[in-house]
Amino acid sequence: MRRSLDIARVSSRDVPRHGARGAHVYRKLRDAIQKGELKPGQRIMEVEVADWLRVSRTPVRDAIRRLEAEGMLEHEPRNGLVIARIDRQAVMELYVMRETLESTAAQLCARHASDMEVLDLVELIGGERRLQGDYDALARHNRLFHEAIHRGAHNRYLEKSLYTVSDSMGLLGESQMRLPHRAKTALAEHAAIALAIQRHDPEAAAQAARKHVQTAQRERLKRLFPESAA
Amino acid sequence: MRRSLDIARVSSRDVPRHGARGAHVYRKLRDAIQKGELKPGQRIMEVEVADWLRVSRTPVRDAIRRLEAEGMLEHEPRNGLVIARIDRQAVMELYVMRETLESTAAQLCARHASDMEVLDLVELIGGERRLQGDYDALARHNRLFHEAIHRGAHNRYLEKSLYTVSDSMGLLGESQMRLPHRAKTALAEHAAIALAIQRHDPEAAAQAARKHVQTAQRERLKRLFPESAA
DNA sequence: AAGAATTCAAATGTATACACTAGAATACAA
DNA sequence: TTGTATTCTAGTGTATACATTTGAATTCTT
Repeated sequence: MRRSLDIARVSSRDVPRHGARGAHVYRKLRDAIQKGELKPGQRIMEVEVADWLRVSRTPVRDAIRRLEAEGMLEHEPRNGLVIARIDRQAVMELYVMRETLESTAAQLCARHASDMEVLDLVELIGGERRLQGDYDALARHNRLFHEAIHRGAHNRYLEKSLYTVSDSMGLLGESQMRLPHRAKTALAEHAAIALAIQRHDPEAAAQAARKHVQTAQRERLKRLFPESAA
Repeated sequence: MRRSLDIARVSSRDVPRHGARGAHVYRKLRDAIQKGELKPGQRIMEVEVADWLRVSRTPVRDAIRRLEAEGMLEHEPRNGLVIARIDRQAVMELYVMRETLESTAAQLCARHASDMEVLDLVELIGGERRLQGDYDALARHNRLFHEAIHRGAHNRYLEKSLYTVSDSMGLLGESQMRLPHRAKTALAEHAAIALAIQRHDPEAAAQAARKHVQTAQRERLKRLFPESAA
């Protein structure tokens, strides 16, 4: 069979109205990548996607160009367009970048966040505590928590950079929050970051965020490359 | 006259061969923006650009989508697509981001750069010293120097982020290197960064880069907003 | 059978026609 | 005049036909 995207075809009335198809394709592709329905290295073809979502190639191209610029898709030499692969080296680079950006975000958040934003963060910590055990919800909640910090930094360039880094992290597979022991330590780390922000202590916030990313990286490497004696 | 892009139309044989028109449009638009031929706030229309470069709207759309994702173009509420405007707040955010990324790049460069790469940097400093007085060349050279550091960091995510930040800086107008006193202090700052990298001292390199960006920011603000008592 | 030349077809690049929308301009009413 | 309804139109969104490239399959040659 030629149409090999093994994702259920959308029904005809799911085709969005004029003026929103490009964005629709973009969202659908992003979701499919995040959910792991499309895996790194898998080839993406315009016609296939167009057929899947029942639109023409034009809005598909728009979406693809955007995902390409954001690093989710890339051209492989003799293989065409594929979901970005992340090798070991790239994982290291990604976490270094994340450490820099997340610590900067936490630092700026401690400096600039409004009372409302701080309150929001504190409540998110409470929510996270209540959700312990529900790993699906925790994974979603984790993203909310980090996004709250990114917003609180009040720096649109930083926020955008963090957005694409987060997306690239999604290519690494399931959220680490699904691992019971990781969820527990993450909660403590999150609380430390939130506390430092609440105290408006930029250095402590940056340091806590840096620690958090480093721990996450260690855990991730253990899962991704269990062979190497890390 | 309807076609208002007051840039000389390209001659017909400048139209690139099949398979390179999208990239061609992208480059042309980027250059025009960097050179200041297209100014922040100016509206960009697909047909106009297509007419200017003698291609159809399709490759123009591709290029526009990319520039949009990179932040060089943005949709304004009731005005359509325009060259990104950078207000005072955005300038501050941009320099904060640049400080973070440049210092990280210098730090990583001090840690990871090969002997060849270090040598390259040292020679670039020599070249910069010889170019004192030639402000056109200095502006170009400045970009080369910074790009060498970005490459030397060996982190593709960082490099990409720095690339888009540098482009956004281009929207602020002419390079500061055209100001005699700025060119001179910049040389000293560049030398300090290069020296720290040569000594493989990450902390010193990061600190020197941070200083460099902060000085550049102060000078830039003086030029952009001379009224405010900064 | 191994290799070179040729043909073929799938996929992307490009051009273009048509669809839709929103703002401008016009006509109309009070 | 002022406000409101209507039409018009420039511009973008979308679909589709055609062009070109490239890798794979096929045939031919030795």
